Amino acid sequence: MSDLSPPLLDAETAGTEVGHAHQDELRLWLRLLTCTNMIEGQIRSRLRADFDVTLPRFDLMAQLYRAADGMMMSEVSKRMMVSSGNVTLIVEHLLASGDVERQTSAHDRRAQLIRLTEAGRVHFREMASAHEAWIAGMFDGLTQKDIANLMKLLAKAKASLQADLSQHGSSADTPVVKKPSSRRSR
Amino acid sequence: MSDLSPPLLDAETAGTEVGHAHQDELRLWLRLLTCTNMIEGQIRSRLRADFDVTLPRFDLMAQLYRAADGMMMSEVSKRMMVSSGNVTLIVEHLLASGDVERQTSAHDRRAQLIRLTEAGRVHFREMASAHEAWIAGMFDGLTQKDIANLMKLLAKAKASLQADLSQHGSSADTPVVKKPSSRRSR
DNA sequence: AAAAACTACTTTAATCTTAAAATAGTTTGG
DNA sequence: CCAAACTATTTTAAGATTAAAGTAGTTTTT
Repeated sequence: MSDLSPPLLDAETAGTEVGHAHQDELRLWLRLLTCTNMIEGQIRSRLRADFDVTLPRFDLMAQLYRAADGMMMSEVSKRMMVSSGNVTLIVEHLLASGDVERQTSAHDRRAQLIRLTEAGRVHFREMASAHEAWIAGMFDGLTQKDIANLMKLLAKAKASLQADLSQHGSSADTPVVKKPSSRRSR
Repeated sequence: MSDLSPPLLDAETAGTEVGHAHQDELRLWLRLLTCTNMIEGQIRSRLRADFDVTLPRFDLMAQLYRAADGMMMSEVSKRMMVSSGNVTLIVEHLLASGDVERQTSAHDRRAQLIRLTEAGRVHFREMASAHEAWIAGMFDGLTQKDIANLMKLLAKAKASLQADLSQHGSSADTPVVKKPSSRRSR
């Protein structure tokens, strides 16, 4: 076991004020972060506990599940927004577990087509179904109206973020979302 | 440069329906994730670009900033909810950059007290100030009322999550938040 | 005061991620 | 057709994170 046994303390207990101008925005960000981390952490550990699978592998399987004819490595890399080197590694694990199969493209001998095996499809459906139930359970305390409101406000926030992002750095091919791996889907 | 140049595609464009029962919750989760990832990615890359500092180091400095008298390694570990092994490594980098100093506790020769150097305090203040401005900019498209509503709904979501969490796994010392490193603060 | 339990920290190993360099195959301009 | 440029992927190296094991010092129990 690790020596890590954190208290229920969460981000918002913190808050080092250096300036006071934009406290609310800061607090909002921290709360957003807390919620996301709680959910992501749960999904991650339940996937591991119940299915012995990592989140990146689940995400990749989700991508393939929707593409019955399979996908090129590069396509997967683009969709998951992770490097191709990373895709290579994840695919290797999934090949080993028999969830994925790989074949060289007929047209382009550089390109590799990967797709879920039949076992992989079955396996993914089980996981996806559990995953959906977990999330429903986590949001059980919200009404449908709460959920709708949250969706609306987060859409607005996202628009605001995109507006801000487009002003900054993104000069050319800068990865705009940056560390967006854990994309889940489903 | 990396070979990664992701399109503006984001999580919500995805969505592999395996069941249809709890679509809304799933979509809410994906949107939450997208927003968090966008913000976190921006903070991460701006910290690196503008101050040549990683997020964990910034987080650790934030913890120390609030503790004028310094803190034990274990205390930092608990607060950041990362393993002590991880803290050791991060502190080593901050020692090298001169932002942090370390001394053995007088009472307990196993324990190490770490604290920001004067240079570290100055350095942190600059970063924290920029950080606050970045976040304010990102939420610029929201009204104060939007922010207040979001805070309220997210508080409710958090409560729902905590209720769900307490039912699950957390039998004993299971890290309840699980992958809670990036805690930011300020 | 010695054994057992506990606490603080470090070390090691495994996984994941990114970046950069290397390799292999394809397309294009002259 | 051939060299140069481009594209797709793999490989390699470095950093971060987690878990687990190890080390050292302290407290508690008998």
